[in-house]
Amino acid sequence: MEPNVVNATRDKILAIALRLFADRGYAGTSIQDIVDGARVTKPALYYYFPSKAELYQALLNRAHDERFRLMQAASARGKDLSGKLEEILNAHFAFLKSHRELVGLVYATAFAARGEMPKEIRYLDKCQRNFDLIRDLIRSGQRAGELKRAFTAEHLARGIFGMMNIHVQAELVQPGQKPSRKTARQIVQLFLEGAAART
Amino acid sequence: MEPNVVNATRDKILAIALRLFADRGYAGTSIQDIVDGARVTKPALYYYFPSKAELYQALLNRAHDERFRLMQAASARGKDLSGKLEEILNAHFAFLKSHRELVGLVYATAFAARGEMPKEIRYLDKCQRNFDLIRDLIRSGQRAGELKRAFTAEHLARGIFGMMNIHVQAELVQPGQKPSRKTARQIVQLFLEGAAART
DNA sequence: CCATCTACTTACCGAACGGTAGGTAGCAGC
DNA sequence: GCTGCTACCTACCGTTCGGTAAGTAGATGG
Repeated sequence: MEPNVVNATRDKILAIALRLFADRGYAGTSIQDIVDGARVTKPALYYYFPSKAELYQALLNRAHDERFRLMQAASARGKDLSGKLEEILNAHFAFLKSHRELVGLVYATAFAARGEMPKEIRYLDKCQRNFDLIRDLIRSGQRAGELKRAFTAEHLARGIFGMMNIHVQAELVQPGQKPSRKTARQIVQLFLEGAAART
Repeated sequence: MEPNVVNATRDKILAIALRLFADRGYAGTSIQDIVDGARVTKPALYYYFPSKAELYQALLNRAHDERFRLMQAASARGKDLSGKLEEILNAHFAFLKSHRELVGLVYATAFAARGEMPKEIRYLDKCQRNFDLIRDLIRSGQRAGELKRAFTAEHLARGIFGMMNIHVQAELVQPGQKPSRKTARQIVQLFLEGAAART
């Protein structure tokens, strides 16, 4: 089977698996659950995916690659540093809104205990890639004299990344307030100007 | 059995369970693993804990309660808002250093898929409690005129909480740079003053 | 028609799981 | 000694798990 060929059964399995993995986690989702939902049999699933782990990895890759693509596109849209940061943050929030299950998968995997996932699951380099994009932006901002050099680029990048993350994580853990473009703007503002009142 | 009475077998089970749950996750740790490690039998474990879920909940409660206690003590140590925030952040980092497994358990649980944990596991109110402590501190800072009122207390609290979290999470996911008091100071500084260079 | 391939199928495997039934050793109190 | 309780034990239960062996329907090409 050509890896680029659209395949209805394969896609159906992926779609069902995404929903179930997002809802029940890796261990809590059985192959039987997935094939029941997809209306196929186990060997049919194993025809397309060598193992449960590879099925999960396929979804995880999709989540990370799509997110990275959106981040790059968002950065290109921004006119200046502030605008780029705002666009990137908003892209994250839009991704959360449109692909909540994929985002949930990413965070559940990142924080899962080491032995909870199969050893072959890979995600760290892709997490790092996202962070690096923001850190490089911060670095260029420091070089251009827009951002303080009293902090390392790593520290500043963690600052804004952490502020974005908390909004995503809060929405995942306790749905209620979906972060928006306004949220992104406020985060960038807080990041750049700080919280202390001016005297 | 009196709940306050020290019990060597119960404590041994808890200690082994903590290590295994932190390393393998809830689903990846079997009761058999735990009893093998603790050198007891399954019915002995069930003598002390009604179920696997209750065993996990006992550890989770310990993590959350200890963390909250440290946050309160830290806040009391701080002289002013800045000092309080720094103490609280540093308390978190110290807790991470001394009780890494408990911290891992907290994050793995928070981000786990909803159906991955037994339905009876409770943690949201205790997570919220930690956040509320910081938000109330921020609120009092706003009232005292130290912090901007252009942002809601919720937003500011998420700001600093998110900055702290990213350091904890980075250390959990990719151990290497343990956050310290210096990290806490830098975060508070960044939070209060912002990242933009002054012109 | 036959051979080959793709995309599935039924039926099954051994291992592992959380939890339980029934029991017992040791101790304390009467 | 007997009774009751605590703190465990051996042996077992039914269910579920990821994955596999063997097979087949349908399509295509020679």
